[in-house]
Amino acid sequence: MSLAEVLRLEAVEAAPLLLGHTVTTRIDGEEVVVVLEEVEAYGGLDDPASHAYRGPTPRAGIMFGRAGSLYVYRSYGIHWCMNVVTGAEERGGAVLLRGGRVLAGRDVVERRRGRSDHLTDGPGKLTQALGVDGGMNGTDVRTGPVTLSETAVADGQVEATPRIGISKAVERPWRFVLV
DNA sequence: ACGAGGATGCTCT
DNA sequence: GAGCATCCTCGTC
Repeated sequence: MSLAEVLRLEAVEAAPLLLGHTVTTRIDGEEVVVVLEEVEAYGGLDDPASHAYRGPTPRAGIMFGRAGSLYVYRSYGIHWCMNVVTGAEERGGAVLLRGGRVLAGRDVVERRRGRSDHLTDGPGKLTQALGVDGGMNGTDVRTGPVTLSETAVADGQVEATPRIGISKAVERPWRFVLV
């Protein structure tokens, strides 16, 4: 399935299909490529755990925007987390990119992370590794500076588990990992 | 491997 | 003013 087709789906359907796709950034000539291995789906007005639950607020309004938009927000005052908006605009929803494996630019990632282990195994770590911050909020994953591969470059078994770090709708198995 | 605790700033009530 | 879609360090097993 093409990226455009995946982005048209609701977050819960799109999330597992984004696994195996790559995320690429090229910042100041430094390219980093990561294969997605962990994502989570967040819905709209029907998902109490979602930032979009209360409708298009100033922060989460972008979740009701065009599919393919990047939604970057600050987490716990310190970290950045990145999502890809999917589905119909009026529904609201996005896929949180939580983790993956570094395919290219490992030296850049180690420098940005300040360490050589646990480089991209968490949403805050992933954005730091890729050099993503709030300035990229609202950009489109088809034009950059953050781009997704057209198709998956890795495959494997998809497992669904409850989402991490939330306190509402904890029972929904909307976290997807590639094993 | 796992758990506790602190850092930190923004969003929405 | 409460509550976070987190990460790191340091302790214990």
